[in-house]
Amino acid sequence: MSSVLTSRKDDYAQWYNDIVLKGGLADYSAVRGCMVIKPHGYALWENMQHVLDKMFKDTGHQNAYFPLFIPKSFLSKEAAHVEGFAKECAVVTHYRLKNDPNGGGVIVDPEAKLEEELIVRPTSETIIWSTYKNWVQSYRDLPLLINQWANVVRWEMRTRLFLRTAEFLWQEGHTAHATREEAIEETRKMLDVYATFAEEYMAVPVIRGVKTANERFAGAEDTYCIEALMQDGKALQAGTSHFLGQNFAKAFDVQFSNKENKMDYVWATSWGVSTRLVGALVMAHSDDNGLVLPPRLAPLQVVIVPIYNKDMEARKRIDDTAATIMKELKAKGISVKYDNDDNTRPGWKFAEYELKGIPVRIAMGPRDLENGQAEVARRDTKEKASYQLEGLAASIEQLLADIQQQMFERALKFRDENITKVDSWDDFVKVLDEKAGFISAHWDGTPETEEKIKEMTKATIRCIPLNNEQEAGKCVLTGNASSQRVLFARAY
RNA sequence: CGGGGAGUAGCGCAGGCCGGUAGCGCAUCUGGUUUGGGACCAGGGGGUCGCAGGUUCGAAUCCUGUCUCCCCGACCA
Repeated sequence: MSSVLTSRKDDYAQWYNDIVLKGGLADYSAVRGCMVIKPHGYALWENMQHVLDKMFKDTGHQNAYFPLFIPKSFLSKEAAHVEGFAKECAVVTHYRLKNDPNGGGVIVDPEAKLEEELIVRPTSETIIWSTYKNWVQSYRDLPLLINQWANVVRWEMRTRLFLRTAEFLWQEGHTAHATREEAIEETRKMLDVYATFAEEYMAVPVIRGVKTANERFAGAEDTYCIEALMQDGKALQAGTSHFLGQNFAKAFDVQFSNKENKMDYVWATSWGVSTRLVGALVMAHSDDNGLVLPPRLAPLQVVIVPIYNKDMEARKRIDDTAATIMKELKAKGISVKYDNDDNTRPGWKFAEYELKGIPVRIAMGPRDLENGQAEVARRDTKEKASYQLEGLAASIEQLLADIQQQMFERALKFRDENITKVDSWDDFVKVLDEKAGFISAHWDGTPETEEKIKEMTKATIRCIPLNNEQEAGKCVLTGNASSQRVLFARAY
């Protein structure tokens, strides 16, 4: 079979681009740094949305929607927050165009300058907290548990499909609580939601951890994260959950009367995952033949490909059998498509559905039917086997579950094999260059050392794992005392 | 913003040094034969060669300017 993809071994970055483009997930757009999400990619995102949305609602959250535009003055109210986002904000300065009197087409009307410029949201903390001020008076109004599905814009210098684009889709949860403890509990709870989603649906194992000061969200007291490992040994932050303390409450004066009738500032959290998850999914599982999608998120779970010949009666038998199987699969909630398009031949279809990552393919020809069988191929391992038509739907249901499970286990094994304990600087550099993956090493806890390591190796501290084992040791760079190991990696 | 690469048919590319009717593969359309891993035969359609100037009898090709995209880096989810 002629491969349409660059192989991972030859050029990992190019392989990723190829697979996103040729797998039908996205296209480049006319706008620099922005992508068009195509139906297959968007269906994947929709499936993620549905699952996450249910998880958010099951944990008591409601959806709302806040404006795309943020008054410039809002952004400057929380010092650390401005610092973090100022460099990548798109700004709306005018509200009208007009025809160029010199005939150069349409131009910005200089008369139509905005009194106060508007920022296209890079995240919504400021607009949301300015609103929450009006919503919260009493402890009885708390907790306030809101999520929004939205697009945001961050003017990135360098972009990559799904992983980092100027505009991206995400959800952002913003909650307000009466106590510090409750807000921290919320932060951790949502981190667990993300971890569960990543592992049980995306089949991507993640490490839950807390970020160091250097990597913390601008304006947060603590940033929790889930970190995943991609096939090239680079780490990817797949989701974050922030404990914001009272920073935004103070910046936007969000106070409430507590049970003792005293005024207090509320405690805040925010948490988000984005379309970046699609990129994570691709890089965690896919291979040189195309996408490999976990059954629980795949836009299409099963495709049936008929193998026709000249015998029209045999053709009808295949069509009828396929119709029966489809009905049984659909009754089990399994998505299935029958591709009897006569313009492409079976081999072409096989390759195409592999490229698209459809988890299970059923092929049926006259020979199979004579034996009361169908050929079933699984995308993850590319194994093929003959299955009895009798009870096929149940077998497929089981197979989908097995694929989901095995994809996770394979990724977990890879991840665990690529966490390397290192106790010397030489080994640190060597492992980073030769093996990559996560490096578990002692760190003296100072931002300066972390920064130095980043400058020297491009590796950052991805997180301090939760429930981390306490172990006395010496910092891998400075030799200073350390009480625990942290995870380093080069990251996306 | 630095370094590298690239813009020629829907996609992938050749042609350019040495200016002279714009080509190849895939895709597409028509007809036929086919169908168990990206089918075959025959015929057809499709192009302001990124854009703007310039040189020239004549520019995809030479010159100047400009825009865009990709990769690597700085910044970041």
